[in-house]
Amino acid sequence: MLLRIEFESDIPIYMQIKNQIIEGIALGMLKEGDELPSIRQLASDFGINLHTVKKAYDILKDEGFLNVHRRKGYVVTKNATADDNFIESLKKEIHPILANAYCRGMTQDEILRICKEILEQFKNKV
Amino acid sequence: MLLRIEFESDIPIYMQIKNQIIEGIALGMLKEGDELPSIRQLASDFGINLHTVKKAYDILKDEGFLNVHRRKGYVVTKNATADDNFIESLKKEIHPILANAYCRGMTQDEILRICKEILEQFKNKV
Amino acid sequence: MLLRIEFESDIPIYMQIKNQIIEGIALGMLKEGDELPSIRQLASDFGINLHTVKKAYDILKDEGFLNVHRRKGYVVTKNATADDNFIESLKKEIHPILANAYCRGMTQDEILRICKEILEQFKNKV
Amino acid sequence: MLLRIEFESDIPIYMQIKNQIIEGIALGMLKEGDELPSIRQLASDFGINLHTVKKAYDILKDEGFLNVHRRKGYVVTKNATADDNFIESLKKEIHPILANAYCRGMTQDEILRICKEILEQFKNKV
DNA sequence: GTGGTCTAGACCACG
DNA sequence: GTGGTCTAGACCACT
Repeated sequence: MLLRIEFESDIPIYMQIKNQIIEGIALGMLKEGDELPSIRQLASDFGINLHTVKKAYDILKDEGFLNVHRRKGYVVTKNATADDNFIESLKKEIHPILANAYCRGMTQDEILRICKEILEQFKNKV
Repeated sequence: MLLRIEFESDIPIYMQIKNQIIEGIALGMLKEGDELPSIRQLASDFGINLHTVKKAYDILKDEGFLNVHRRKGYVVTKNATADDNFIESLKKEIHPILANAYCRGMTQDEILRICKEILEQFKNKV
Repeated sequence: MLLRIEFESDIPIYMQIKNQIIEGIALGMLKEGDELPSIRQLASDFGINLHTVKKAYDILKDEGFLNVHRRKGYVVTKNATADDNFIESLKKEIHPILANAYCRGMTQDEILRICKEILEQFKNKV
Repeated sequence: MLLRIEFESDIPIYMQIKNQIIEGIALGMLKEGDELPSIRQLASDFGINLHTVKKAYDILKDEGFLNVHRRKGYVVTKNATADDNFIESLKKEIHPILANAYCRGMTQDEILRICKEILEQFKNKV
């Protein structure tokens, strides 16, 4: 799987890594059990610091997307669940985004179509 | 309209204000032409810094949700549009969020239902 | 509240800080709403690095013992709960410790008495 | 007796081996005089390093749970005692664990019941 | 080789 | 002033 880091983005690097790995899982490019590049490897590949990579990996571990295998390093797992807390935070997170789109004149259908398009990419991939 | 600020959220206060005003417009609680509380007023109501409120208002002005009226202060307007740039950024913003939900085992329908629920609140309100 | 760091201990410094703050809460020395010393303050007080302190604070935040207030910094909260996951990890954690004590000839009563002594210190303090 | 190694645990493998052997003694599955599998044997059974197994065995020997017999290899013994040093370290070890449980709202009785449940498994087994 | 911990020091965002 | 992010580089534990 290929990561792409935008250094000029206002999204922190560790967050870009985190997001892209989750997207990689959603798109089926990363399967349960897959080993990720080592912290140092990824850091040197992108010319970033190993702590930055570690932060991304650790968050993913906390959230249940990764495990640390004592020999293999970080490995894709699937412990993350959509519990009530998550659903709540999900709503809270997309609420302002959808409100913004709606205020700009997009219709409910247009917005839902975009969501659906994105979700279709994930279908049967996880 | 009533604002609610969470000082212990990881979302900056100016962003909370910005989001809630947009949500207020989406929900029909703020109509075109409505005057917002003055920067001083809002800042003192919540015990926050003037700069914080001004930053929120200025962003909303830049995005076309507010206008500055010489006497009335900040006034709700509706110049914000969903141009290609916005659509692009919208997709980029929700992509990782939807991926996360999908990876946690939510189905396409479940996710879309949540989006729809939110959007229904806005219906016929703008 | 006073922290004591043992630099020669094989327990990582961030873990010592984490443990002592939890103990401080258990002993009633830290109450909900109390503000902790700032990361930089604590780091300089003990001559340790601010990242070390931050790591301790961040773990406590993740576990629900602290919140970050945008003006006050890290603040004691009480969101940590003893859910099934915690109970499970608790059992897994003390199992080998109790087994060790038992193998060394301590009786059930002796071991339980020590546990009780410790717990009595916490009574009516949280 | 059967060992179970979790490669994705944050507990080092040598520590898992050490703990499980002590637990085996506490549970009566390992009696004084029993011979443990050879280092080579155990290492190859689990696909782990010889050093890892040896480290676990050596610690157990240092603590008085094992003896090295010239022909039989590592043999269970019962020289480990609960001296003051041990009691002290025991208290220090469980103190933060019990504090954590208490802070999460568990009562003294609930916590003691869990300890007792564990200890009951060991009863009349050593 | 892997990750885990810690340091020293920088710049930025926020309020 | 607060915390958040990132860097560069060190040493250690584990396997």
